Amino acid sequence: MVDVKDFLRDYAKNEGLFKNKKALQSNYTPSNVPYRDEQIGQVASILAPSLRMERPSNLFLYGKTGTGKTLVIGHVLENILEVAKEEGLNLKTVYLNCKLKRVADTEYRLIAQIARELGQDIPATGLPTDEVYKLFVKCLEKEKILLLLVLDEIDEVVKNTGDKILYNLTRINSELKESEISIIGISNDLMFIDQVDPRVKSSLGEEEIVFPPYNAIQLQKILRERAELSFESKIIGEGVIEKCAAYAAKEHGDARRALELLRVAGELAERNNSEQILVKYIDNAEEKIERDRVVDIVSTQPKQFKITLFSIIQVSDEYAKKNESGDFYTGDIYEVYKNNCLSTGTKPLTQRRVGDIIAELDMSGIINARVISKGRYGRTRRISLAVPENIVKKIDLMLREGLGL
DNA sequence: CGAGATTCATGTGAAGTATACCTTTAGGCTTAA
DNA sequence: AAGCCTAAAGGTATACTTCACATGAATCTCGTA
Repeated sequence: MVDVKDFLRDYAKNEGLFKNKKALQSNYTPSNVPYRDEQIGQVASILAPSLRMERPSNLFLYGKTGTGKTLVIGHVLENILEVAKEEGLNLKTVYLNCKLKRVADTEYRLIAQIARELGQDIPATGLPTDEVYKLFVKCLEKEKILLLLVLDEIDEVVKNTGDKILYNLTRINSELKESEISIIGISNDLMFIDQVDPRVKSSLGEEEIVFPPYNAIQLQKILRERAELSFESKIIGEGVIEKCAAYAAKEHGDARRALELLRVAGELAERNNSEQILVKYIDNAEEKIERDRVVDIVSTQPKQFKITLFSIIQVSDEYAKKNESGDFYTGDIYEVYKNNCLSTGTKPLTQRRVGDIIAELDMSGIINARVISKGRYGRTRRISLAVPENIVKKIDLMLREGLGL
């Protein structure tokens, strides 16, 4: 039997591999953003008028995940805020990720959340939406403010609820007498702006900046820079940086992923009492990241979604056991779903709703569900799990426990 | 044999309902002058 | 009379249901070669 106290004493005594883990965490803003000088310059010059208390143009940033959009905006805003503080300007920034479920995924919730960030108390439901707008406006008019509003992953809200929000937001300036507001939209979807109302498009996209993906060489440089902050140089094994960069370059140059790989690899090395981060830990890190991501998505899912997902796993498992062709459809899932509701004592939803839930699970990337026509045999969704076998087992257990099955 | 009609299972949109929560309003009670 | 509390009335957002119509290719039908 291992003495826990001994282990903990040991742990405390050892320094661990990390010198400073923060530099590899996703919310870290480095003082130096490599390969984005051009974009930083553009953003800065577009937003600079705010320091004369003039409203900057609305701004739109495009680029795949991990191309530094959020980072660049954060970096520039941080600097602007510092200068504004020196100058005593009443400049405020609000950053909001529109993808967050149950926080900012409808018009009401989005506006309410912005107002909350500004210190206005808004109930979760009950108010008319235009009342929330009024509160928001009132909150801005309390004193002369220039608000820079960053809406990250803005395409998500528009996909779900239409572009009315954007129209209202761009219009809000005309209602403001004292204060002004600039909107900075961030989107991963390059096609996004073509889908919105032309009026919104012209006012929102006054300025546009595209962020190209990083290539493998650039990723390596970025990794080295951060690694230097996080580790002593000899801790990183041969070829580790290169491999991280290569992995991430495959995924459309996602720097966030590259950094996460390195961090998790470091944590795994540490846990294994290794003196060095070796290439093999990166493979493990890859898997762990994916597992954590999926576990995180599944665990924050509402109950009905969990039951639905559990049913999908069950059906998929059945087919695998029988060794039949693995195709299954909405109807199959619904039958199993109803049984699962019965055994968990939950009131089953209608098939209409479960169909929507399946579509949403597809959106979250945990399953694949494509609408197909089976000709004579109708039209439905062909469903499959989008997660590797070992992770499926894990979420299966998780769900069983969570649902009491 | 092939063009067009048929068919199936469920996708999908619109409208309605239940629930939980909000503000307003009116009445009743208390309090202080 | 003014102030405060409470409960009812009237309103909303959201998640879900109900209803009704839309879909799209495999299959069927039937006229033609």
